[in-house]
Amino acid sequence: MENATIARLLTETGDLLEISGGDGFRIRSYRRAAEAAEQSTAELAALAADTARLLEIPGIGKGMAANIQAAVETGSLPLRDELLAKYSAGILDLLQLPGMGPKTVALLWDAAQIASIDGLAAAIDAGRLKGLPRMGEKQIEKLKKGIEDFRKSAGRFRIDHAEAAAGQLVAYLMAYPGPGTVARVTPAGSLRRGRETNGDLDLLVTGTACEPRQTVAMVEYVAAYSGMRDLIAKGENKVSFYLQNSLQVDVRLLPARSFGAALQYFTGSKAHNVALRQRALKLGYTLSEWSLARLDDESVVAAATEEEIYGALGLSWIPPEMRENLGEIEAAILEGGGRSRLPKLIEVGDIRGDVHMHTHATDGHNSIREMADAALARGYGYIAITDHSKNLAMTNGLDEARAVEHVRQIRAVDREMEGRIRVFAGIEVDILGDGTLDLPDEVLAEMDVVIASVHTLFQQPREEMTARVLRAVENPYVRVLGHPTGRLLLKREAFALDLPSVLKRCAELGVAVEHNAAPERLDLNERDLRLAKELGCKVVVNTDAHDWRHLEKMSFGVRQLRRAWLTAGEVLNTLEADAFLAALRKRP
DNA sequence: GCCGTTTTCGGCCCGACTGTTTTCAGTCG
Repeated sequence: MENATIARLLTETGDLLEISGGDGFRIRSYRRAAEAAEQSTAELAALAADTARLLEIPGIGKGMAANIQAAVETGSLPLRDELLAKYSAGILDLLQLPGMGPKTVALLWDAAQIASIDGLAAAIDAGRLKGLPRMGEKQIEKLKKGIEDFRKSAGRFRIDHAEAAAGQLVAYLMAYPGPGTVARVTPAGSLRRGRETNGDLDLLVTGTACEPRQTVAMVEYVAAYSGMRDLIAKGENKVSFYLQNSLQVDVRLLPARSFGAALQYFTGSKAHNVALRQRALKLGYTLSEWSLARLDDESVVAAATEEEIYGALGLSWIPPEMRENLGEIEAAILEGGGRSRLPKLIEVGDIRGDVHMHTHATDGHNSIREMADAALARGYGYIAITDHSKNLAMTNGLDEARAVEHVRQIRAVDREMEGRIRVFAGIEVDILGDGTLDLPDEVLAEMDVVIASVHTLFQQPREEMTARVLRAVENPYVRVLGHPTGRLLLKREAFALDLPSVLKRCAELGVAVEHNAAPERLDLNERDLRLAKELGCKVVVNTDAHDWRHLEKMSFGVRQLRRAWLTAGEVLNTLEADAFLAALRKRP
């Protein structure tokens, strides 16, 4: 059992406890234990037998150790099962609706036995919510909208969740003991294209175990995967199933000679494939998931690799992130000298620094030094420490005095690192409701990197929000606009904002716009990134790490930049430290 | 339910907003 699964069980128990009106501090200890499980570098399932080792983890006491042991042994927690039996499994979904907390869920249950999204929708339609305490017209409208959004996002999974599931499956498939061998397992579909969310997972497998009429044993092996919840279908060369979290997976077994054609076909997108097949027809070929073949005599022209297929169609190989039929096929046409107009997309290896991260001074988990060491280990030349400002009380945000003291500490760590990595002093300053900033200019003047972000009052009308953000970026010390639209994937829509006007102004002022690489944000989204590129905005890509382990999430952000066709030259933090600072400060 | 003790009980992060009130409960970050 994964640490993440244990964490989910603990969190759900905490939520259920809260709905049932349990003690607040007891609830918090479930959440703390969940966080500890999530953050732990040790595999808890392997540790479970050793109670003493579990007790060493802060936040894990006798009760939580027993819970973890029960989770590993039975797949659930007794208290969770007991509470779920009292309500229903769907009750946890209700908490996902905005404005819906445990008290309201409890109210809906007590007053109307509502225990699922569907039940709530039915109750609203039947007018059964009218007259309940705190259920005015506005509240009911808000719930309706929430249900609509929930249903829209149902069945989608964030890229980091899909990738984690794919990683486990790839490891399992690569460990196939025979008969025959597995040479390669490749995720295809929207995950390979780097889309921010995925509806399902396509895994392509090849090797001698996947040759025609050899697949029986391999199919059985796939069908025995322990992370499976329900088997959907089991054929000669395809197994489909649902994982525990309801993510649908298709595993396809393919002979090596047609692997490239299959990879191309199952990577999509549909629109890209349609356009590619049209091009094939025009050139006298037909393209299928099995091969690129001549129309006249059906002889195979290319099939084993994608490069051969694109090449035979007079195209250079197209990076999967670009395959959306947004002009990439035209740009890939090979001209004289075997070159095409495809841009050379940015890669993770181009990133030289990460300039948005938090430490335990506010809501991060690590010290300045620990973040610097982790960034150094990634090969970065610099980072900026950008903790929250005081308006975010819950994060213990920095006031004037603490911010200045924090700068002093950051400078001290910078000296300690002796040039192996530069540690810039920064702040993620809150943009207040009226567009003023949460700290005075004298304090901001101490910083190398000032990121301004909206964290409150998401409901402001569009004009007000636009004026607010425009006012903030006018501040001469602000050099980066942080997560510009405030969205949380599958959870919260972007706030209302005239983004084109904001981006235009940022370009004029030389204020960089952030692409926040945290996979729950990926903000700006790919379409807005294309707009930022068109408008000539400076772009920085940051992880917003709250833990040194989050620094690796840079890859999720870089994939969105690639989907927007950005090159290394268009992203500021591909520059070395001094050049980065100079470019950040430069005004047009 | 965890933790740290002045060792077995008391403390554990909080400020602002919203929609519903008619003085505040619930949610959010």
